[in-house]
Amino acid sequence: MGGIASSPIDPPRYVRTPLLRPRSEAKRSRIIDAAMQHFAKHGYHAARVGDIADELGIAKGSIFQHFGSKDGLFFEVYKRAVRSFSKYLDAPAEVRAAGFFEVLYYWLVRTEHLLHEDWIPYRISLLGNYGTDLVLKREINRFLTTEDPYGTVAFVRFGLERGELRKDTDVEMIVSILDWTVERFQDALLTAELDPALFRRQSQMPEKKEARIRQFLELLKRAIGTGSVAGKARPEIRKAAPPVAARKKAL
Amino acid sequence: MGGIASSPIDPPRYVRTPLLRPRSEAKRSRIIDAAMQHFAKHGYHAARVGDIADELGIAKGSIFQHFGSKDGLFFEVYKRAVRSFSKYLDAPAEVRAAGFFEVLYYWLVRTEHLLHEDWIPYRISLLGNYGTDLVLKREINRFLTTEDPYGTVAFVRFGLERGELRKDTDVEMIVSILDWTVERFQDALLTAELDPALFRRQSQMPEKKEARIRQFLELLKRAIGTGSVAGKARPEIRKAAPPVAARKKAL
DNA sequence: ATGCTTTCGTGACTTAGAGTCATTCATGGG
DNA sequence: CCCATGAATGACTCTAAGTCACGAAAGCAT
Repeated sequence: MGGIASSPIDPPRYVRTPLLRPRSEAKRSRIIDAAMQHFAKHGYHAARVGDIADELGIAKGSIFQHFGSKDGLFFEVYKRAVRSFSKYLDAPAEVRAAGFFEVLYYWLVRTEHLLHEDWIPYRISLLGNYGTDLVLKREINRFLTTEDPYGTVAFVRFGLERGELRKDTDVEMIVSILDWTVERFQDALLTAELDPALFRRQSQMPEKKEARIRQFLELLKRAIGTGSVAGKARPEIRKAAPPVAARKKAL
Repeated sequence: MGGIASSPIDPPRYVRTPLLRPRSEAKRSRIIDAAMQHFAKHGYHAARVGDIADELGIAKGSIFQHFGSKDGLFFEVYKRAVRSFSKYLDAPAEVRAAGFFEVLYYWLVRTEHLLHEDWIPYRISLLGNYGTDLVLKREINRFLTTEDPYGTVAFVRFGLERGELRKDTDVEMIVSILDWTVERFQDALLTAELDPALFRRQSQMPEKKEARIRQFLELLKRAIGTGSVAGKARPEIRKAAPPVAARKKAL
């Protein structure tokens, strides 16, 4: 019985201090920004709190005053990073109109562009997901489930309402599967650290990637989709990649 | 362009020293054992190299001599832990005979028992997957793909040969999907840290878990399976859980 | 055995960096 | 103008990883 779960439910760590701070929010914010750069650039361990303070021209103690610990600081950084991402349903209206799987396709094709435009928050989320500590990880998961920053739940409901997702599978199950696979698929698409041999040898071949994305979607469709195509009839998932149009970044 | 991937392919870190050591392997081994206990009990960061040395009655320097760094030590611990797990096809012959999805079912139902019998290596793998550092994580992934310690590739081939898995999807894709989802499903089943709301409120209800496992398998079956039931005809995935028979642990 | 070489073990030492705290400073409300 | 409260400071502590010069032991010849 000992071991795994230290206690059934333990109190939330890293609570964002008493929640009320009039104008020094500004400073907090500056610290978070600087810290995000450092964490992204050097990773969690190699990033030094002292350096962050130096860069801002403030005392190290000040950072600890605001965030309590390095972990606490990172947690705030993580939240900001993740909140800066688009939600599924932020896809353009015409894409949404084309249905659930088109929206998914839309985002998968764009992950790479979005990343290269702005790799810092992505890197932070990677660190939060894999590169810090299990204790922090628990906190992060709590955050992810309560806040649902990618809007997965709403997205799944959208798919259900359109009759594109099967109603005989629990919503939570669909959400989890979607979260897990999309997250890892994107990670594999993007990073050397996590590439599980799926894209290892062919990272230079965009059309191969395209094919992978298509295949991945077909698979997901079988897993959680109904057979039916919703809304305006479409033969199948789409034959060719659309020209990368209007890629404005949300938020 | 800067950032994410520090370099295309960098030299393997944590190489296991020149590969030849006559009899001090014994000591190495003792250290790894002790370290496994400590890492499992306290987590990566809270485990102290000094403590491990103390427990063994040796000098701390000695550990560094053998493993170079704390990371290096952990990597060895991780490898040992993961290698101690059963491979998919280690399931009993009669289960194998019943087919791919029966094997999967077999292991999912048992994860909990296996864990409680012997939670230490499981905890280590959790730490390796989520709780250390991205640099180490990369090394770990290299290991996982080259060594395939769960025998996923062989298992998928097994499913393909039996005609239970679709041949129109790349093998790597199937392997990846399987690895990702099963890993996370198990994690969710077992740990508070990673539970993505799937089992959160109902961890005390075994029959609910059962239902989840069943649902998860149906979903996977649709995703990567052919419709056909291989071998001896079976109506569907199975109506009731078999009594937990012969649960001998492999390796 | 006796040297000679190579590996192993040691523990005192260095170093880095997180976290603390008594004191000083700012600021806004009366 | 003055005091109370919160913010900022930087010198300090402390912990734990990592180093290294030296001594001990273990091969391995002759």
